[in-house]
Amino acid sequence: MQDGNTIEQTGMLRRLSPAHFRKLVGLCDHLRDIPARVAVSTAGEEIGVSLLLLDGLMGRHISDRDNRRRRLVALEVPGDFVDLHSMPLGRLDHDVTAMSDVRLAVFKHDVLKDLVRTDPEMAIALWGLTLVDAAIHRHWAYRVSAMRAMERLANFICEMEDRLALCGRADAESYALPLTQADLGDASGMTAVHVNRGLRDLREAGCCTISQGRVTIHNREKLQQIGYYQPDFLYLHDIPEGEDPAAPGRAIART
Amino acid sequence: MQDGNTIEQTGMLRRLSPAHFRKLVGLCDHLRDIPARVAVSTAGEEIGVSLLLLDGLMGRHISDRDNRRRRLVALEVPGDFVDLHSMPLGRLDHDVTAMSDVRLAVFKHDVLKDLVRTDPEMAIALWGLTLVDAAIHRHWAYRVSAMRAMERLANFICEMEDRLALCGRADAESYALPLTQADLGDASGMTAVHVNRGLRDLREAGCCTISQGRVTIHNREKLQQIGYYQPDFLYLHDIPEGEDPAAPGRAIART
DNA sequence: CGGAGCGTTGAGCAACGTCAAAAGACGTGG
DNA sequence: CCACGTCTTTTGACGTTGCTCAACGCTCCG
Repeated sequence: MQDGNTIEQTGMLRRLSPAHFRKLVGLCDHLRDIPARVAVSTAGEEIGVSLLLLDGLMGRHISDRDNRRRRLVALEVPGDFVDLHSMPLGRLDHDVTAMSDVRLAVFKHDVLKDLVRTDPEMAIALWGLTLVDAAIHRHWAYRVSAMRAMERLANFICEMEDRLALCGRADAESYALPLTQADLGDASGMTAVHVNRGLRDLREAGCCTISQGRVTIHNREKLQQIGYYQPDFLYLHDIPEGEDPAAPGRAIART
Repeated sequence: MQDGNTIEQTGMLRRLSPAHFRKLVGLCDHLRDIPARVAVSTAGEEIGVSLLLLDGLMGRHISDRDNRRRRLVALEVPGDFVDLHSMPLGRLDHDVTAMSDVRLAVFKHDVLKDLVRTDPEMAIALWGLTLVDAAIHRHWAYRVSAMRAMERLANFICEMEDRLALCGRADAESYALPLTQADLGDASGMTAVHVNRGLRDLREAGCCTISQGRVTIHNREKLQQIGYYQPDFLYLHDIPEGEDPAAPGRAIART
């Protein structure tokens, strides 16, 4: 977990201007810690707050009505606004769950609504955050629809590296990814057993290893090639230059 | 094609208040007709206008760098703002193509930006449109990741019926869907050959037929059951009641 | 020490892709 | 009007991918 209680401008939050960021942070109602595997909200229920992820991983799941065939449709990293979209929408079409121990900054919808009503530039900036989110959704739909098992895994590992590096959670050749192989299957549209075989293939190809919740990348070029990885969907060019204080020495790929 | 040049408040546009709708329509720069299969914009290029679809179908495609493995990641129906998200983002991560002959209303980004800067409520309303869009993306990711071929097709057919009915393009048991089986495969993550077999299965199960660009539904309950269809992701409850003038006598399922 | 969750591997099977062929639909030019 | 080429739909045969079921070892934790 992160030290201290300050909210740092990292990850997706770097898309906001420093002034917008400070203004937003000032409106945080409180911080909240949630243990791994706990659901924060459920599809369909009324929601009154939005959550900014400060540390850990959160997931968004869709299931059928019997709670079978549960799938990850999004995975949030620190700096992501997990359910900002619940503010205009009021309720959600998916569940929100802590995938690891997480720390959250809680924002009341009333306060956020006041903010966007009085500060149109801020509204556009926050809107933009949800639009990058949508681009990531499209990427997930494409990945699952157009790629094979090993390719999907490679692509997913590349995506998570870029996004975690952007928020200072990745070093030069490894990063923490506290997910089980069943989680990876939920995210990649395959069974845990087949995830296991896919990861073995990637390992034997000399690309990367996953062990004890940590991804180690041995051959990034080959991994990106196998996963047909092109990070355009992350709109990294829109992020101001400058070292992320939490990520010394790790450059973000800019295609 | 639609008669006349008026822009009617139908489909997703019904989420806007009548006042917001009228204000928006007044800002339309011009109308534009585009023939089937023509690309309107390409991934990565700078975009200066957003397009509101008035009639026909438009698709959003992602491909890999060799233009192979092209997939549909979204399909727009009349009343949808095809690329409203290009206004805050500036460029897109996907192509935009006319799937049929289409009529579009063109809005300049400069004008839209002025609008959202001076009218926060309008900004929130337009933001909301892109959020429903994102919910549909999640649904597509879920469908392709959690369902089998026949189920995906059934689910897709149900989705299109609801969305086309909402904009008055569906009658009681059939609607026009000018897509080839290859298109359906692009949208559902399978080959055209397998689409053909899946449609045959649905036909032989007495659910629906697709012929000459028209879907006819013979047993909606069974179709929805096979496709595990639950239209929550469309947020239909947020749409004001009242007969759509273009859709007399066709009720929208409200779960 | 025992149980639960996770990772790993094997064997067999179902779903889906690939390749190929043929027939129908449709527009174009003669 | 017909002949032609092209695109689409349809079907068969066969190969591959990924799922299912099962078993076993490992680690963690009560």
